[in-house]
Amino acid sequence: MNLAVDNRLPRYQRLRDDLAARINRNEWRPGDPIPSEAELGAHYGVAIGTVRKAIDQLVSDGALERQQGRGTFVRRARFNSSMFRFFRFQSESGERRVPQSRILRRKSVPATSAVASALRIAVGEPVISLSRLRLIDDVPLLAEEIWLQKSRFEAILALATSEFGDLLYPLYENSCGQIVVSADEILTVEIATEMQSRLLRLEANAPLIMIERLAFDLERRPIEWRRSRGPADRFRYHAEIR
Amino acid sequence: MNLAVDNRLPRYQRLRDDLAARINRNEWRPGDPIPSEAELGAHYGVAIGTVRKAIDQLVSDGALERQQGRGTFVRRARFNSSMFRFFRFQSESGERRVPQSRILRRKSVPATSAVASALRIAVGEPVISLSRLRLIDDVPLLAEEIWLQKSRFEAILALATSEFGDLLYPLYENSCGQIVVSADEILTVEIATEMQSRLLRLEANAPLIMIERLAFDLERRPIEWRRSRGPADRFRYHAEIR
DNA sequence: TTCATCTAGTCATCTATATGAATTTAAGAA
DNA sequence: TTCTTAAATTCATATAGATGACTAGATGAA
Repeated sequence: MNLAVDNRLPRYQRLRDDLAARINRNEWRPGDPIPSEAELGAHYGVAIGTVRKAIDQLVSDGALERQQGRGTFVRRARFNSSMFRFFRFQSESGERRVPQSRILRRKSVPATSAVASALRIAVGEPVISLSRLRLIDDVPLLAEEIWLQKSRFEAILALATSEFGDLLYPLYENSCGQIVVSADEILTVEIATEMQSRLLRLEANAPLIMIERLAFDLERRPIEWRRSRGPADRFRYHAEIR
Repeated sequence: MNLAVDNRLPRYQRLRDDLAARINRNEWRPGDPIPSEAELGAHYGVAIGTVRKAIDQLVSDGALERQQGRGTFVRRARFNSSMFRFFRFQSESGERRVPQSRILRRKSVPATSAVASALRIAVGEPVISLSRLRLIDDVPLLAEEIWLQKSRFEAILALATSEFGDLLYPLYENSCGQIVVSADEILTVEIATEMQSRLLRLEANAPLIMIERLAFDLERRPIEWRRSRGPADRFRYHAEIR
């Protein structure tokens, strides 16, 4: 097996990219072990140290996880505390609870120019548009609009929206094999439109926080674009800068 | 030279911690090269691969930077785009400019319980309290309250506040040898008090964004606590989640 | 002086190997 | 069967050394 692509890049980089592509291509399912370091080394014709360096990167990208003595596994969607990795909108008291999730609308539409430019596809390409309301103790917390490339997320059109569950990223992994590993968010404040204030049960012209998120797979291609809006007075957002 | 501390930890970890402590202790100034990998290996009695693994961590922590062919250097405060690493409050148009900075007040006070608990020191310990206004084109953008451990930041009491410049972290590095490498931020929305609205030239009861930041050194000890408030309608915050 | 070349020092990449730690599997004993 | 033990497998740590790329400084030629 050879690692072509770009011979100017070091081997561990090309190997990392090749493994990333194989994971994205669902050659192994989440939870499955990838071949052992020795096997990969033999297969690609590189030393184990080089394999480890490539795997190191994918581990720190969150795509793989190692277990000493067992093997290296494709990360599976976790339902423990780390599921909040991407949920930074905390409840008023500061503790983090899984908000309920209610899908209001799901449809397949052609990409508008804004959606196309965010997802880096052509205008008019088919995308899946979701509208979702997230609540804690039945009080609306966030109104979300979500856009997905149809070609990658075809599978969620077949599911009943009632079976989506409260978190989308595990659904993306389990049903569509799409792993979100990083995201960019931009936060701004706006004034609620009449429709928004009705949906979130606010008085007219209440200030809203708008969170615009672009989520990437491990090849850093954008796979989801979303806009979440919530009442500013209940807003509490935590970020770590490094 | 030996690496005691905790023999259960791997050598590259103990080496990383020892180097981190030496950097924090200002054994080398920002911009200075640390000894070469070969020298460090000989000095600590470990292989170069182990030295590189320790340095790798400090580089990804932002404490060191490598330059192939030249050496490995203690990171110095940069005045290029990366100075925005910790300045996430963008101007209205989205481009990032260095805001002017005006120190309104500087005094040495005993730590209140809130300050002490944030900085993890005892109540009543002496801290330096700064009050600062940041402006773009002479329009107030942020009002900041900042608390620093006095023992670490003694040096900035000797400086004229007019010589602080527009950014504090370079000042911390150059005058006090304190390097900020990571931070936690919590964002909330509040209503401006009368004093705040006067300071920021807003109408009464205008919504404010409050950014509470705890900044850490490379041994992950808190060294600065600050609260920044700015008009919500000019707010634009960018975060990367990984 | 100016420019090109050489050389030594440094980090970057890569290989090869050895030992330890954690886990799984299989064989064997009760 | 059930439990214990041993072996095999896998990742984790560490060493040693080779080659390449880049930099800075010295040398020498024009």
